[in-house]
This record gives sequence, structure tokens and C-alpha cells, in this order.
Amino acid sequence: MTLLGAQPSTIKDVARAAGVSVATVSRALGAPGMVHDATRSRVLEAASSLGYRPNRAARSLITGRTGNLGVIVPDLGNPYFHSVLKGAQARARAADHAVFVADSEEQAGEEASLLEAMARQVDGLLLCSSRLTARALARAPIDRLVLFGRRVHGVPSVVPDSADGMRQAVTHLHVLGHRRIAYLAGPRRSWSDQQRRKGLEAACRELGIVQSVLGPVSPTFAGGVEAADPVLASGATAVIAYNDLVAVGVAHHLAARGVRVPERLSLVGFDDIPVASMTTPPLTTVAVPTEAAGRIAIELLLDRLGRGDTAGSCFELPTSLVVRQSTGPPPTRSQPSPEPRPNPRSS
Amino acid sequence: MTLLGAQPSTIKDVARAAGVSVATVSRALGAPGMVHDATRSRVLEAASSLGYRPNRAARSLITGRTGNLGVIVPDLGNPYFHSVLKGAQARARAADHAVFVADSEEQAGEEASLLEAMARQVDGLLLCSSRLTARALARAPIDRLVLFGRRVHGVPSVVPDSADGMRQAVTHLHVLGHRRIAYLAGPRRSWSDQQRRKGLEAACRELGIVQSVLGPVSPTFAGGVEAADPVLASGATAVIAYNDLVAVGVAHHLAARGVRVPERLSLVGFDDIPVASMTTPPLTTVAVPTEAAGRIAIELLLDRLGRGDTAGSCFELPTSLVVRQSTGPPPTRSQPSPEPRPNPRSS
DNA sequence: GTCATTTTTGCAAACGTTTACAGCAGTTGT
DNA sequence: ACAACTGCTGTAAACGTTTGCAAAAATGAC
Repeated sequence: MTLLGAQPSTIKDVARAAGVSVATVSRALGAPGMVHDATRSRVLEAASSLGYRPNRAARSLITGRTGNLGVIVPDLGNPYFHSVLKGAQARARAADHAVFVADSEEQAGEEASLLEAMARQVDGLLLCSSRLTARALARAPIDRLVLFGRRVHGVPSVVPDSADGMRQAVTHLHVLGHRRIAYLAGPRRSWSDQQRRKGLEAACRELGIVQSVLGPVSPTFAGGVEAADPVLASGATAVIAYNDLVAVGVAHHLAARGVRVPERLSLVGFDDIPVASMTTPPLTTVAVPTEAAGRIAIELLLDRLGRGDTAGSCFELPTSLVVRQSTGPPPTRSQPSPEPRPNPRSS
Repeated sequence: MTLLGAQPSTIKDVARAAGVSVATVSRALGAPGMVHDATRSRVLEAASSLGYRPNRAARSLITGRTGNLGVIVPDLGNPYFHSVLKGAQARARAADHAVFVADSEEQAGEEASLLEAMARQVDGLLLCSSRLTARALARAPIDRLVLFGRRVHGVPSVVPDSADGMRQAVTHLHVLGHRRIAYLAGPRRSWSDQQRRKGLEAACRELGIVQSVLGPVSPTFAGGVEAADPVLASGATAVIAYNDLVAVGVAHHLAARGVRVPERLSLVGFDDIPVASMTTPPLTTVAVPTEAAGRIAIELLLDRLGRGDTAGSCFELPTSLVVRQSTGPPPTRSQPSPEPRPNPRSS
């Protein structure tokens, strides 16, 4: 019950109240084994009755630890990162760490400057889908880094097993009867995109499926909308999009043109963000356990702080195909789907 | 160019390099008017060549300021808060403040404990849609608070003008010809819900529209899905949902039942979260400038830190109706819409 | 009861800043 | 030539902790 205007009480106040020295208070709170039980309980009582909270700045000054962790994401508006952040925040809080968050606005320069600014204020940093070069990462102003969504030599990281997810998606489509599928690629530079391409290629080769790569498109709803017509023109009976946002964009534009999903075209997304289950039809997608990813990444970080090793470990997240209603058998020759309406965009 | 293993340089190092005392360095950096220009540039050069960054913990220890701000949201997974956070983060960064973020998981208890934990580590706190009682807020362990999405006596706040948004929505529906509309209410305790009800009632009374209130429902997609059948049964020709998530849920379930929007039922959401424009049909909704809200809230907070006044100011955000394609004229008697399909949930 | 050992405690230094105060040089006014 | 400034700089205290070291107290062995 701290009074409003009152100065926050310091370790000195507690020491006085308990009739001991500040050192004893510090130890009673931080190293319980070193003080007499009776003394300790006296200190604890005094501390709680004064509502004492240690000043973290002072502690940090001497220990060199801040008790803070940082998370940098390319875009706070992107749902993909929300649950990573949520998981990270929860795990950090459980370890009594606070979480700084910052938005690099998808720009490497901004990310570097955030890194620079945060480095001194945190014990460790989680970089989500970093845009930085491996070079820049290696000479970062802080070496307690964990990466999410990208693998760089020498830096611990947490990555989804995109290749396996891709394999699951392709297999699913193959079982449904599809023999020509298209991949709607994301940004060239993106590590995830490269992984997904590799997985696609391997899976298609194995199953004898004809694959084509469209794009790259902007990894957004708008990117999907723009890509919808080319996708249709490609002749593929199924398309796997770089991510859910793109898939939803494609679905949206297709719906506006009167092209039915999945009757005319099957559609698979990536990530399983919330919106994937909200569309009509709900999207079949490769789920990435993002919240768990956040938790695990923070765990790796905390481990690294404690032991100081784990330099190059990499945690690979299992992905799983969530089959909803945007995939089905390919259209049959005998029962052609109706002609699409004219493009609503040009009207 | 700091080397990797090197100790970060301190103000002492800079002082030695520039041949001055630490006090001069401190002043050269913090109070430029107090030192000779020549000295100052010597210091600046030394500082930059050493890559000097002041230790914020040490500074904070003496000034009592941390340079950090906190944002607490009920749910990091809720898109409504993402752009608030984004705006807040951007504005804070522009003022050289870092942002802590935490998730109260919609629980007042958790929120209080976060408040307690953060109070000492930040200069000010932004509480989004706080679940705390006015009492609890008044005796918070920190008095540099700003509220978003709620108005409490004595606490500065930023709130959307929901009542006006509601008026715009109702007017829009009235112009289209609707005379019976339903409001699908959100959580009873929610301040926003109360505002929206008031606005609805006023607007309907003025325009002579019959209104009914359904719910309350959970302010989520699932809540909307569950409410869809009752909405249909209510006999209203248009429904305004507590928020977009609920509206999208309703639309989703309606689509699955074969009920056409807006031909059979017009649908209006609230907030204009990204998903509102991604559905088919895109959702007509009352837009709340959430990113601006975050910016403004932080500005209020920074103001408060500087001057120390602005105790009870309240900033009201203008809302604006975004007309998309989920609203249209009510169905006519002469052209009844087809019978809805059986509920897909019960099959 | 004494000594050696262990447990418990206190003193004081350190962490990296900011800032009140004092001092020192140069300038101006008489 | 002296006083009173002004402008710039340095010294040292303070912020609230943690922790090495030494002192004190308690315990055990004889």
C-alpha cells in the first residue's frame, strides 16, 4: 500500500526498519542461503510492509544486467509477428524480464539503428525475419542475439521447417489429383521464400508434379490481389502462396471475378494467421507455431545469457498442414467451370 | 566501429581522450550552451571515435528518468491494438524513448500486476482498454498514465468518438432504407460498448428507427459466428456489430448458410481493422484512427512528463464511416431472398 | 573454558552518470 | 589598478544497488 506522492522506499529504508545493514537486506532478497532465517524473515517483513521494490537501474549499474529483452520485428502490423511477440512476451515475463518492442519498418537501415539503440539497454535481442546481411549480424553491437525465421551461421535461431510444410502441402494436392501447381513466390531476398522454393522443388520432383513459380509478389493482401489474374492464366489447378496474406488476396480477387475456390482452383497459404480461418472458404494452410516460436526463442536467449554458450544452435519448428476448404479435387474436363466474369478492377 | 569483445566506453574514456573532465563531457553532450565551442567539438569527436553511448542505467539512477515508456494491452493477438502499438512505438522512438509492451490477457488482476512491475521502470504508461476499476486506476503505483479507449475522471485519455461513428453508421443505413436495425453488443463492462449503445440509441431516436440490442457476445470472430443465427432471426434488415471481428464472424457464418450480404442483410462493423477489407464482401465499418491514437496518446504522455499538468485532458478521435460492400438497400417484399440453407454447424 | 571452524553480519568500494559548487581565466567598468 | 562580472571548467557528492573482504558471533571439539 504505497501512498501516492510518497517517495519509493529504498534498500536503506528497509535496512533501517529491519535493524540490519543494507548488505544484509540485499542478501536476504537475492541470496537467501547466506542469511540467518530469523533475520531474513524480519527483512522480508520490513520490505513488504514498506512496499519495497529494488531500483533496477541501480542494480543494473553494478551487475551489468538490465533484466530487459528486446524484440525487433519488420512490421508490427503484420499478424505473423503478433503471436511471436505474444509468446516472447509471456515467456520473458515468466522469467521476470520486461520486453522492449520495436518496428523496423521492413528496412535494414532502420533495423541496424534499432539494434544500435537497443543493444545497451537489453540483455538479449530477438530479431524476427531480420533484413540484415550476415555480415552486419556478425558485427552487431550485441552478441546475445537470437534470430527467428532465418538461419545465419553462428547465430542461434528458431526457424519453421518450411520445406517440410511445403512437402505436406504438395502431397495433399497430389492426393487430391492435382498435377500442375504454381507457387506464388514472396520477396527474392527472403530466407523463408528460398526455403519454400527448395521444399517445393524437392516435393514436386519426388511426386512427378509440374510446378511453376510465379511472382515474386509483395507478401501482402494487395500483392495477392494483383497476382490473382496471372495465377488463373498460368493453367495450374492449384496454387500455393508465399503466405496467408497473399493467399487471401488471391481468394478475394477470385471471388470478385466469380471464380470459385476450390472448384476451379485450389489455394494453399502459409503461416496460419488468424485471418486464414475467417475467409470464405476458410483457407487450407501450412501452420507455423508462431507463439511457441516466440517462447522458444526467448528460452534460447535466456539460456545463452545464463551459460553463454549455445552459439550456433538452431531450433527447427515443426509445421503442419491445416486442411480447410480452399483445396479440393481439380476441375474435370467433362464439367468445365463457368467463364469468369470480367475483371472487376477494370470496370 | 566498436570491436566485438571490447568493453563499451564510458564517459571517463571520452574525457581522457578529449583531455577534459567528465563533467565537461556530460555538459558537451547534454547542455551544449555551457561549454566552449572548441571544447565541445573536441569532445564530440572523441565520443564518436570511441563509439560512446551513455549508460542509461547510470543516467537514470541520478535523474530519476528511465527514457522508457510502457504500453499495456489486453491482448497482443487482437489486431485492434496492433496499430495503436505501432503508432505509439513510432512516436516514442522519435522522442528517443524505448517502449515496453505487455499483454494483460484481458484480466484485471494481471493488468494490475503488470502495472506494479512496470511502474518503476518507465517514465509513463499507456493503458489500452484498461479492465481496471476507476478506483484501482486512481491509486495506481504510477501517476503518469494515459488511457486509450476509455475515459476515467482525472486520467488523461484518448478515445474514439464512437457515438458519432454510430450516428454515421445509422444514418447510412437509414438513407439506404433500413428501418429496423440490430446492434450486436460487446462485453457489458466495456466502456466502448456503452458509448456505442448511447450513440445508437440517440441516432435511432432522432431518425425514427426501430432498434434492438442483441448479445452481449464475445468480441471475437467466434462470438460473431455464434450470433449469426440469432441476428437473422431478429427480423432486423441491418446489423451493426460491436467490432469488425464480430461482424466478420457473422458474415462468415451467413455465407456458409447461403445468406447473401448485403442483399438479405446489411452488416456494419467497427474499428476498420485490416481484415475488414479482406472479406468477401468487404465490410462497411466505422474506422477508428488507431495508429494516430497511439501517436497522440504517447504525445499526451510526453507532455505530461514535461510539464506535469494536463491531468484530466481527453482527446476525442474522429471516427469515419468507410462504406464498402456489406451494406445495401433492405430486401423488398416483392422479391424475397431465397430460403437459407440448413445450419452447417448442426450437420 | 579455550581454540578452531563455520555461519552470519557489516563496512566500504564500485558501477557510470549528472549537477551543485567552487575556482580560474578573461573581460569590462570605474 | 582594482573590483565585479561573465564564461568556462573541474572537483566531488549523490543516485540505489551488489559484493569482496573482514569482523563478529555462534557452533563444535577437545
